[in-house]
Amino acid sequence: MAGKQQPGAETRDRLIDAAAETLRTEGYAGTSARTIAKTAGVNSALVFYHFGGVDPLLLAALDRSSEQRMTAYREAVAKAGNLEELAEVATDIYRADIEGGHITLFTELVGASIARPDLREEIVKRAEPWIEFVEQTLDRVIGGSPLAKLLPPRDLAYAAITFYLGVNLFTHLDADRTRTEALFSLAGRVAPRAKLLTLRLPRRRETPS
Amino acid sequence: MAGKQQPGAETRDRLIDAAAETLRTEGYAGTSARTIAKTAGVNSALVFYHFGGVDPLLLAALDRSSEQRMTAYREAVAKAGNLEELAEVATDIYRADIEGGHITLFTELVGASIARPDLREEIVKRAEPWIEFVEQTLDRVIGGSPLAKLLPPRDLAYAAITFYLGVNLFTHLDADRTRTEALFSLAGRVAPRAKLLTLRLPRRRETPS
Amino acid sequence: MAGKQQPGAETRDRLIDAAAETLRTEGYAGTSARTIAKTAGVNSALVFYHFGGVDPLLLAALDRSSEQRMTAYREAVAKAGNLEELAEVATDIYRADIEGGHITLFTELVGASIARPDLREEIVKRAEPWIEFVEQTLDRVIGGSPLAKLLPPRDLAYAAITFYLGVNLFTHLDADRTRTEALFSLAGRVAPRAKLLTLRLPRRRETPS
Amino acid sequence: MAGKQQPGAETRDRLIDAAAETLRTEGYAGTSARTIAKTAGVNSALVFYHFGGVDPLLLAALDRSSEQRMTAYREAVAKAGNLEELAEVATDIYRADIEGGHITLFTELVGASIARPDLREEIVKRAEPWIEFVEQTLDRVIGGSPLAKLLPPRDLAYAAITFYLGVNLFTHLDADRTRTEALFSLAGRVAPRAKLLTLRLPRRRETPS
DNA sequence: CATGAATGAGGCTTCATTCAT
DNA sequence: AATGAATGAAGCCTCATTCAT
Repeated sequence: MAGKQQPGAETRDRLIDAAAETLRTEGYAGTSARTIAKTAGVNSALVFYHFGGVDPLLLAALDRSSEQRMTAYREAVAKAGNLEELAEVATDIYRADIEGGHITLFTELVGASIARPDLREEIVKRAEPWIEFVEQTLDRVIGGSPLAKLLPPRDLAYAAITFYLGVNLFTHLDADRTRTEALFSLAGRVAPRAKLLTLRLPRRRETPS
Repeated sequence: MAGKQQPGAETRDRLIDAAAETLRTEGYAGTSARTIAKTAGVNSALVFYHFGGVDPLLLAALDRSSEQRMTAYREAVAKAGNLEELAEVATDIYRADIEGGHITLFTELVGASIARPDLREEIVKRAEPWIEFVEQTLDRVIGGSPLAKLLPPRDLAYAAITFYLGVNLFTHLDADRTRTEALFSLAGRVAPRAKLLTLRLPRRRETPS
Repeated sequence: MAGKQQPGAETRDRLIDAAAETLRTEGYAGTSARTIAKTAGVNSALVFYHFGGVDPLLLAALDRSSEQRMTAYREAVAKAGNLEELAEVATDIYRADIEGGHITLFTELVGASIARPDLREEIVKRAEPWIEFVEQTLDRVIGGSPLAKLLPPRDLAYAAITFYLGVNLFTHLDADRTRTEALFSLAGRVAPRAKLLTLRLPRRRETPS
Repeated sequence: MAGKQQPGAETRDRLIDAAAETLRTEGYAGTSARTIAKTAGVNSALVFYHFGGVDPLLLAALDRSSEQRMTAYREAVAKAGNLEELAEVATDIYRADIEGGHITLFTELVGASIARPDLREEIVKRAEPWIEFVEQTLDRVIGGSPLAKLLPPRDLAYAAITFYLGVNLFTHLDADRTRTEALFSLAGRVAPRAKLLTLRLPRRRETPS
């Protein structure tokens, strides 16, 4: 059954894996055709032969990572029936993505896309499905509720993505993960209370002394 | 008193300005001693003479930017007496920092610090005062209130910084700023309602059908 | 009769055409197995399979072009009965060869042959028939006349070839062809007067003041 | 008096000399920053540091060669008082330029300029002074004479340049220079008779049988 | 304090060429 | 006959860095 896949596929595979690893550990500035190829154990010209350049290869690595995670996360998220549960699942996802370095792929490419219009365009394209995914999930969980009027799923999706990107950078400043965990814990405490936000606001006292 | 500053100060100045500009527009990967020096209109050897290397110069640029903003923001924030006002001021700050590219200095360096322990250490050191600043401000505004028990100022500071970093990357994915503005608007709607989070939570129905 | 030609013939054809085109538009330095194959729409390994290398393929392209033109020019030239008419036909030929890029094939290969003895040898071999052709034509037109004593057909053939090669390079310096046309016009005015060269030269005055 | 010239000047010198030599012996296709630098015995990065690229260096080499020759030829040509003497001087010049490889610099660059608009522009610019030079010389020697009406100096200048370019390529096809010498000899025989071309042409018989 | 020269390494990319299929 | 994969060399160019002036 397994058999031999078409030739070159393994090389492409190794390059994609090596690209992801290099981007994760060396950052965009430290990621070159040579460093990737060395990690993959292949000739660096193959980066151009198979992918046309370093950036396309990095995008391919991002794509592979995204596909795998999207599949897994769709499943994981399907079990969450309310915002509290969703926050828990999301926290697990964040943690896994940080640990696995998946977010780094994304943030490094976003950071690099400043000066590369081509790259930027591709990154933007690849961010869309994630925004959709988060929005749809939120819509399923809180759609129609009073909370959704205050916190529209689409806007919340923006917030989740923003936070997702930010938390990855934040972990770089947080060697022992203590602070990141504090963040997650905070979110876990707030989520079950979110619906309180929809209550009527008591009249506001003018400029409290 | 002022008189002529010490010799070389103007060159240092120009290099620092050029470094900030280059980092903002070209990203870390596109920032070299040469590109900075070209922008500054000076010889690239001066990057090493005055700063000892590219990274130290970039840190100097970050420092200058940080000092200026810290001063300005301390003042701006002092006027905010409650969370709602603070959210407004913060939104203005975020907007200004995005527009002025100040955050980009930070996020690019954080992104680059992955593979550079020396750089990372310096960045971590420079993030501390900002966390302190945000925490103290929050403590002044909500300290002692019930809200502060649910949302401790230090944790909220982490969240603010995380969001601060994330929103910059997010703007790269948001060419027309529509989504970023939606985010800010969401924050503006939620902030005045934050205290509702402290109310007693109605008993939760078991597994909603 | 016609039927299917031997297999691979079409590929060879396309490669030869593509080689000619590439050499014409990109010059020798810009002509590689890859660029040719891309133009031909075939795999670049076929350059080696069918021709053994780039240079042999280029020679094949030169050969095809030469054959076609030699045939056409033999016919065209047959109609010229005197030097004047021959000059006219030759002008048409030069013009056509410049326009069609045929000369460029030749000059680029001659220029490249400096450093490639193998190529040079082949080019020299391929120049011979043209020199013969020009010489024979001139011999037919002016052979036996007094003019042929002053201007031996073989020497004139050298001059024609020299001019032929030079005019192609000259057109590169002459974007609007104005100067090239001036050259042709000059030739047209001189040719009918060539026989005057055979008249007795009046005694020369010593060192004109 | 001689003293030390400014630093770097010697390196530039060596690079220019090496570029000329490499272009002469290896042709444009075989001329790279590396091959030039190796010949010069310097680091190949200096090609870019000093000249910005290979083509600019080659143009610098052409410029140096042109200057030297222009100076020498102005002097040599000044002694020629009539067309016959001029033809002799020109022949010497052609011979010297072929021997010294000076023309090759030019023809190789012209040949390469097909696919390089920037290079082409520069080459065209550098051809102008030579055309001017030849035209002025011819104007001095035959200007005002009847011959100049038939053979305008400017058109003759075009012809001379064309021939100049062509004869260089022709020598590549003429290993032992026999043919090239035959060409020069032909020119030497015709030049003194050129004025005969201005005589009245005997009436032409209609279609000679 | 500032410059320009210099180097060797390494960036991306294309090259000719071979080989298995 | 034709393809795609693969390699190592070499192409151009920029890098950080040092040094003499």
